[in-house]
Amino acid sequence: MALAQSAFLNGVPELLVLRLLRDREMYGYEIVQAIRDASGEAIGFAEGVIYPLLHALERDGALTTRRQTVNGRSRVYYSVTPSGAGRLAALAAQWRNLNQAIAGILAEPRHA
Amino acid sequence: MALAQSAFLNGVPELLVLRLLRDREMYGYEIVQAIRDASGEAIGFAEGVIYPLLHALERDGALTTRRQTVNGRSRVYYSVTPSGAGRLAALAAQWRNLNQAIAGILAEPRHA
DNA sequence: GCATGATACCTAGAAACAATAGGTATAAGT
DNA sequence: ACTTATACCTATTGTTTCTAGGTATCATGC
Repeated sequence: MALAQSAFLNGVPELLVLRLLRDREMYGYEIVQAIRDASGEAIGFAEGVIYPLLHALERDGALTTRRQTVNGRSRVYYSVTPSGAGRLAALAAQWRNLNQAIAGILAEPRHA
Repeated sequence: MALAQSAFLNGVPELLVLRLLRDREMYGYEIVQAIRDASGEAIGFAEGVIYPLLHALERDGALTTRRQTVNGRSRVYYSVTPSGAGRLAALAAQWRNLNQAIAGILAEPRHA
């Protein structure tokens, strides 16, 4: 039933994760909060969404990892590979394209 | 595997159908083509996506139907109910909100 | 007269994705 | 001692979309 939260979000987690990681390497827990913060609380993906996604992107060669222990807690830092950068570019272009098409339909009073 | 086509589209069919029907009543087959045309071929939902959606929206009271035969072919015209109009308003607002958040993240060089 | 393509409706089954709801473990604060 | 925050993880469920069919009428070309 939870319709409200799930609407429109397909593929968005991947796009945002790649975009954030393009600026600097981050670890999973950090990414979860970064999305919340950067979106002004408008978007909030749970850890159960982000972690599997990071693993999939690593498996696909879009991300690489580096393990580091800080204050007794183990962190897994992710970086975007060249392949991942290409993927980001493609997804961002797709997003803009789709978005423009939708915006057009929402705005126009059809051949009024 | 067909990743490219399915990306980002969650909830979009419903949003577009409601938006198009707000301007004037249309029948299913017409809607399929209207989306294709209005989006400049950027978006193309198959009949298998649109028809079940129309049925669901009718079941939910967002649309009403009127049957008419034209040139020996039976058409089912859909109109937006007040409830459907409210739903459209809510979805459109959600879309704009989400879109703004994403655009912000895509654009900013994070606290550079 | 027959085949093809366009019009117009429909549904069942599969696939993709996100959401939920857990689980483990360390550190810090009360 | 207990709770909260940090930091990782996965299995199951649920929603939605996609694929791939199916039926029938009408118009066109051969």
